[in-house]
Formats: sequence, structure tokens, C-alpha cells
Amino acid sequence: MNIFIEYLTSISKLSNSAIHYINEYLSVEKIPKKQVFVQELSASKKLYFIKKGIVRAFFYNDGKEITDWFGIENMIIGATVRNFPIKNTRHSIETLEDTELVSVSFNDLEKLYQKHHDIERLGRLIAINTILFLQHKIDTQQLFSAKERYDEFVYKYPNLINRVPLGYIASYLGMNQVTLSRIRNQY
Amino acid sequence: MNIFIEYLTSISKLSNSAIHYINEYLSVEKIPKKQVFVQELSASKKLYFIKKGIVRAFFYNDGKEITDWFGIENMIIGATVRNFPIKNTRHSIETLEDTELVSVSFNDLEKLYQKHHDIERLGRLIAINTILFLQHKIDTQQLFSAKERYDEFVYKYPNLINRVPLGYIASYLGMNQVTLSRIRNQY
DNA sequence: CTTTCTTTTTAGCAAAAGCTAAAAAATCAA
DNA sequence: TTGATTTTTTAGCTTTTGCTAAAAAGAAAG
Repeated sequence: MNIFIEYLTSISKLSNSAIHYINEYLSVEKIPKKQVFVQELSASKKLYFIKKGIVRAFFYNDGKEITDWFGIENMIIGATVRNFPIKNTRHSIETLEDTELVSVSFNDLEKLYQKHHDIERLGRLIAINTILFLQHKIDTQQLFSAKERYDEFVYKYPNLINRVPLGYIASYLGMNQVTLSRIRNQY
Repeated sequence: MNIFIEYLTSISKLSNSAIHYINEYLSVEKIPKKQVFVQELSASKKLYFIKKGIVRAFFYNDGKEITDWFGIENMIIGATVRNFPIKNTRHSIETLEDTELVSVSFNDLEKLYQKHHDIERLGRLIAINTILFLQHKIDTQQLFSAKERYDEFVYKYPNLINRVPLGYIASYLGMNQVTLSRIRNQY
């Protein structure tokens, strides 16, 4: 789990007592490949951190499956996708490879926030990072062509291209799977 | 300024002492129409809340001006657009109508965060609201046609359509100004 | 190894949206 | 008001991306 604490402290300093407290509440879970381990994200009772592996978030629109987000090592599930009690969506999370997760229940997380000001601050800073990530996604969607979006994806996630089905990447990038195949073969 | 405090407490409860403290740090500014009052957002020293009026955030891409965000009453400037020391962009903020703002300097805001746990929590919750807003924008961009995006915009900002130049709205919605004009005249 | 199932590529055509430029309309200022 | 400036609409053509379906390639299972 220490990798999780390291991740957290890289975002914001934490007191020893906060670290100790967080550790108390963590568990580790191993999930095999191709398993939908969160059926409905907004109803999820836990927050997950990806220690190892690849996951994706997806939902259905017009009968079609849309991949919304890819999670790789050192990412929090639901920081980016809408893992908030506020909004009802139909997101599921699936492992694409064997995955190790660190989890905290939202109940416990709430306790952590309330007891430790520095953990609350950490939560705020994680949210701000998420905002930056999303804003960048909006920019690329709005200003980049399909090819440019793909190129950026390759740059950003060099490991994913050969490990994840093309169709998932296409829907993540907001384009047709056939279009992506063409782009990849440089027209 | 009380409208600002009301806005804040609608998001998260604040202790009386926190409210008192916040009030100490607020100022009010009036800006006339069509004035670029923040030249470079990421270098801005203050956070603004819109008490009255309309503003927009814009930047240049490929020599073209892109409107990124519209701010109306009861919005925080920079909660949505990237008003963080972290990321360098070239966003400016301009009033579209006579506008009244409440402002806090980031210096003071930092103090507020540090002194009051409940203000830090408020900051986290505002960030989460921003995340939801941005995720919705991503969805509409990715899944909606140009017409659908416009229809949603009309629904969401009924006041803006006749008060804001069409070109600004078009770039906000990620489409050509000519395309938007056609859509509006229902092809 | 084959066979089967899944994923990717290719082809051809259709639809959506972009671009340039000019005309029309609306707004602003003297 | 009237002339000037800005904004919006219209027209015609181009480009990009989408869609359906079928072929090819790859991966998985017996």
C-alpha cells in the first residue's frame, strides 16, 4: 500500500498521524483480467487506487458502449470519472489486465476528511488535478483533429496502444473505430 | 457580498467564525462592459465571484479566438477555467456586460484554507462541482451533434443567446460560426 | 495444429461540419 | 438620421468523419 501513500504525499504533505490513520483504513484487492468489478460507479461504496494493472470505465449511449476513461498504475478510480454520490450515471469499471487495487470505503474516507484537515486539503488538490486533466481533454476534443487526438493519446499512454482493443480507444477519443483504424494506417 | 456567502453556504455549511473571516477578505469591484479585466488568468492574483453581469474566458488557438467559458451570476471565475498556478495558459477574461464582482486574493484564500478546515472542505466541494460540470461538457462534445449541443446550450443559458455574439457561442460549442448560424435557422 | 471467435482493416458511399467570400442585417457613433 | 462598423446569414464547394458490410488478420480453445 505504500505506493499509495507515496502517491498521496507527492500531491500534498501529510502529517504522520494522518498517514497512520489512512493506513488503518486501506485494503488491497486483486482482480483478474476482464472482470467488471464495479457495476455501477455512482453506487460504489469504495474509492480505488490502481497499484498495478489497467482498467477502463464505460457506459452505454444509444446502445453503444463508450469507453470514458482508462486507468493505469498510480491513478485513482473515480477522481476523473464521476464517482460522486451527487450524479447518477451508468458507469461500470472493468479490468483489462490483472489488477491490484488499494481501496478505502467512502464511509471511512469521509471520516478521514473530517478528522484531518490535511487530508481534506489533499482531497481538494486531487480534485484540482482532475480538473486540469478534464480541461485538457476538452481542449483536445475541441481543437484537435481525429489524427491529432490519436497522436496525443499515443504520446500520453504509450503502453496502452498495443494492450487495449482499438474500439475502446476510438470511443475514448470520440471517433469511429473505422476512422481510427484508417488514421493508424496513415491514410 | 452576502450573495457570495449565501452561494458558499449552499455548497457546504460554514461556521460563523469562518463566515466572519471570509467577509474580512472580500472586496467588490465594478467593471464596465467589454473590458478585459484579467489579461492572463493563470497569473491572476485574485479569485472572482460574479455578483451580476456576464463575462467570458477566451484564448487564442491558431490565431483564432476561442471562447472557453461563460460566467454568469453566481459563478466563480476560475473554478471552471484553469485558474491555477499549476498550469500556464493564455486565458483572458472579459466582461460582456456591466459586471459586479466580489474578489478575494489568492494569498488571503490560502490563509483561509489553512486556518479553517471547513473552508478547505468548501474548496474541495466546489472543485467537485467543477468536475461534474466539465465531465458533462465532455459528454456533450463527444456524444452530441452540433445541433444537439446548441439546443442544450439554449436550454442551459437561455439568457445568453440574445446577449452574446454568435461567434463566441459557436467557439464555445466547438463549431464553426457559419455552422451555428445554419443550425439556428434550422437548415 | 485446426477451428472458432474476436478484432482490425479495407472499400465505397453518405452525412456532418468546415472554409471562403459576399450579401444582408443589426448596432453604434457622429 | 445617416454613414460606418460589426455581426449574422446565405451560397457553393471541400474536407473530415461516419456508417455498413465484408475481407483479412490475430488470438484463443479444443
